[in-house]
Amino acid sequence: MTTLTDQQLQEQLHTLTRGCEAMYTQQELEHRLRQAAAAGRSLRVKLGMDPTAPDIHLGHSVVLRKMRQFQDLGHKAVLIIGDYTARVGDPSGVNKTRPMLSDQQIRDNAQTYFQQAGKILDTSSDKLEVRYNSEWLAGLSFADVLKLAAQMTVARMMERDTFEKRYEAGVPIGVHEFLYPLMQGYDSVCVDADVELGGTDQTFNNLVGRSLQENAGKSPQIVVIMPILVGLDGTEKMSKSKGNYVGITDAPQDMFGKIMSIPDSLMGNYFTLLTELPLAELDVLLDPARTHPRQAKATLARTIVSQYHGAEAAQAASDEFDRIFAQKQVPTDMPELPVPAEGVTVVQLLVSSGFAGSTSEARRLVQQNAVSLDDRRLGDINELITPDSGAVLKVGKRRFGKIVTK
RNA sequence: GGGAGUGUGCCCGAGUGGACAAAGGGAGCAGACUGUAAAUCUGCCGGCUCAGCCUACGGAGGUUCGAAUCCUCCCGCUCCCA
Repeated sequence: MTTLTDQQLQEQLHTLTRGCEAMYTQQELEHRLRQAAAAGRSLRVKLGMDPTAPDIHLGHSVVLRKMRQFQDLGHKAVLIIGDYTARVGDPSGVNKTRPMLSDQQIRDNAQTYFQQAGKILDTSSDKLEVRYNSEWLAGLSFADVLKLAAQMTVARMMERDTFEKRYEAGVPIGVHEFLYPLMQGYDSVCVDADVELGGTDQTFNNLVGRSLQENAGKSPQIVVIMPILVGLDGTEKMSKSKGNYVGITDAPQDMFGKIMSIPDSLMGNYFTLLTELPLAELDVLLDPARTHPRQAKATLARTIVSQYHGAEAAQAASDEFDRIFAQKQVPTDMPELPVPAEGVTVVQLLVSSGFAGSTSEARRLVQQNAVSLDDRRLGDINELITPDSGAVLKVGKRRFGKIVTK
């Protein structure tokens, strides 16, 4: 049907390779794109999703955004929900056993996932296909599984970095863990994936998919590997459990603030992986001689926030941020802290408002001069706070609350 | 089935009878500095009715004036042999 001109092809590749950690292989992708265009069909781009972690953060968004780029170029996203895997309870990676999930939980999680992923993906039915892998995995017989397992050798399995390291370190590896890559690879066979997306931790699994497809007489999928996004701390990967994440459902203000707190060294990374800004523009933004780093970071934050909340909300968040941190004013919007007419001690208030997790912590905060009421430092843990109108309680640098009568 | 190890606070990790709420590091929190950056310095970092008390070193018992440390049983994990 439509043939891609060389220029179009180059543009597409330019978009698709942005931020990529690795591609197996780019030549194949190039070829497949051309072939598909000629045949008038779109590529089937597969992404597996783990229905145990329904809270999507910017880390997940890296791969989802790549998926979106494929969609925008006319290709079809094939989302695989690993319900079968989740039902078994996949303990891979860490040596903690994950809880088994009920069908209901899996459905709920998947629901949440779609709601959130829908902020990034094109969810129109011609651009998105959703499949549960129990569809084909649940019906496999033991003999089928053996046939599958026979396509892999122990040596090949041990090539996988995490297995090799764990084996050498004496960390247990469950035999079933060898089966997960096969399951995932089999998914690719069953959905006829042209491309599979994944983070670097999925490299091995995705490559197994290639082998299985070949053995099944199909053309092997192209594997597109995205880097793992580093979290707010600048060192560890972004994850919910480490608390160094930005959730895509975070409020604009929170999102903005969190992004402003990343180390400068992370900016380039975030710009490439989380925005569409042209690379040439990034050169200017990331050169301290031409752009003050704080300015660059604010641009980054605004750009990201507007993706999820719109430009207006992003600007508002930016303005509010300046008001609070540059001009040291109080936020326009803050939680109300009800205080009874007879008053409460600071410590009680800190605990009841959730600003401190325990009485001890509240005491410490006061003793460390972290608490102030309308700019007056509170140094006495027994200080009585009465609801005089509109007083603002500030805890640390970024937590505010307005005192109101109960 | 047999043998050898091992299990400490959010994580890593020291501690083998008293001075242990437990060294050290990391993470986190707070203060100073700043751009809610980095680096640096300082303090905190189980709980409480907070100069005191309570709970804690896989679990349950025991020895002892006193146990994370010794004994018994149990549980988990690892390695080696079969």
